[in-house]
Amino acid sequence: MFNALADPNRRRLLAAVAGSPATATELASDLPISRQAVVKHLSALADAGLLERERRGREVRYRMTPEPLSDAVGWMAEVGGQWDQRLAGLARTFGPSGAQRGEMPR
Amino acid sequence: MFNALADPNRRRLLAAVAGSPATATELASDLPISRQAVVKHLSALADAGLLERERRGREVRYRMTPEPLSDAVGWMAEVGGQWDQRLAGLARTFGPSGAQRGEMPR
DNA sequence: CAGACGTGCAACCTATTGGTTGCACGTATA
DNA sequence: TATACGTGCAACCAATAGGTTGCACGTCTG
Repeated sequence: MFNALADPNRRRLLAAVAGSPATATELASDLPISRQAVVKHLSALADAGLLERERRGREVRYRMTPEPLSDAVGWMAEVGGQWDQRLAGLARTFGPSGAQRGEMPR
Repeated sequence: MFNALADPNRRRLLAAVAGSPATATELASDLPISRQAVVKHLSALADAGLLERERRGREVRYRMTPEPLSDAVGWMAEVGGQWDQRLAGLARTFGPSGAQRGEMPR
């Protein structure tokens, strides 16, 4: 998951798809890399659960699924909570490891 | 920064240091990798601004500095805000301070 | 039907990464 | 002073990642 966000191009792609769903070919025209590279990146994001493939006719449209981001925020809040006031507050909303509702950490 | 968190060992190290400051040699004894590998990981975390070196006599103690985590949370809130209710709330607390985003939504 | 277009698959190349080992250097301490 | 201990530096290695190109396949459309 963090691995998926580690690459700058991947973050750009995620931000773009977050704006509005798009296909690999479309996204490739906005980046200085080939379509195949974009496909690989999108696959990585999809493997991390951040994207969802949606076939429509002969094209494949990618849509965002932000749940993993919440998990990541939860982890960061847990790790940094005792050092940062704002992060500490988050630990209540975003529980550790995918807790959906207001589970209390610790 | 996300790159620094991409590696599992690095996340474990950060969590450990978050618990209480420690030296590379200490941390290495808790992991199945060599001290040198730990040093490299700690350097990566330090380069990302997540850790701070603190020399004390002949040893070097690492301490956490969680500011970059807030930036990361800010980025995630911005990207996932329109899709996730909880993330949307964060965008107010953790502004786009320093966090660079790919594109503005349409 | 024929062709254009979007996609999937595979091979391949290079740079980076996570890991190791060996050794030199400075700082405590017996 | 002699020695142990924590650290820094460098070389090295195997695996992975990001990227490319080429081609085959399915699906629209004139």
